[in-house]
Amino acid sequence: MTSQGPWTIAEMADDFDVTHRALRHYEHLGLLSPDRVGPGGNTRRYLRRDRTRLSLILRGRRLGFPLEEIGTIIDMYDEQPGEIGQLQYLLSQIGDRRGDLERRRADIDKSLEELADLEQRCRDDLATRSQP
Amino acid sequence: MTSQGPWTIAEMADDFDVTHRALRHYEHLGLLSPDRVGPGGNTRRYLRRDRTRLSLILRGRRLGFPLEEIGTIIDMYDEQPGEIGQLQYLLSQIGDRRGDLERRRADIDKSLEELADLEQRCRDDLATRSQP
DNA sequence: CTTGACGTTTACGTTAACGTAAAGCAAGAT
DNA sequence: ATCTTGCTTTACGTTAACGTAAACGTCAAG
Repeated sequence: MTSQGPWTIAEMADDFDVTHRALRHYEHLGLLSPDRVGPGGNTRRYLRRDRTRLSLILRGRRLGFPLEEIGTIIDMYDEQPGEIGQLQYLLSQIGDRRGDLERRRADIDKSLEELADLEQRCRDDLATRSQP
Repeated sequence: MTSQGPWTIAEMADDFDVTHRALRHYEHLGLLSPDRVGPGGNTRRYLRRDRTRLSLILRGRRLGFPLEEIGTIIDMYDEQPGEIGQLQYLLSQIGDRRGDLERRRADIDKSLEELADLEQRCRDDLATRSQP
């Protein structure tokens, strides 16, 4: 194992390439909740679960999801089993999310196709231009 | 054919489910450029190419790209062949874009996998709960 | 003991992508 | 002739996701 933690805010910022400000912001929105240590208990200490969550946050951000939505999504993952109703609700949420992601992937695939077309035209154009 | 246009701003807004404001905003950013008609030439008239561009804009937006970046992307599509240097630059841009899109798709696929896992756990949980 | 390095909170500033009036022109309907 | 509908511009307001500055605590090192 590389390191089992805990980690300071600086180490987190370094490892994940985000700013301190961003980490505090995510915490402010309830996406992270590192515990506190030191005198006055005002120094953040990040544990493994915080790192797991941060990975999910950043991936969600890369995909363009709003942070609030990211919050509800990753909360699905470490939710207590709860009642049956809750489980079924969770399943429906999962369905929604999958729908969204699949639509996005379709968009991406279409974009990639079009890029391939464009690239082909460029290469053809270059060829015609080299041997006229 | 359904309709060959031209279209008014209201029809555009209707067909693509965006607001007038958004259409004007995209135009302000140079993403659209409908021509003008009427007395004073102040009434927008949208043609087919505007619709093509708008589709691309909206898809880019769904994927979370900033509008400005969307502009440079869709400008790649109807660029004049230009010099060889331009063509090579365009090809490199295409490479960049493809890289970005492929990273995104990887993120999406990972998310979908995790959702599948979560769903499986939910279903198992439901089963255990029904026949204890 | 004071200087840095690192942490904290509070709070105003910034950018993107529009929303939302406000105020006005033009043309068909009543 | 006015009313409604649809279009226009101008301009201030809003939300998200932080940036950035101010002002302060704390601990190890010089």
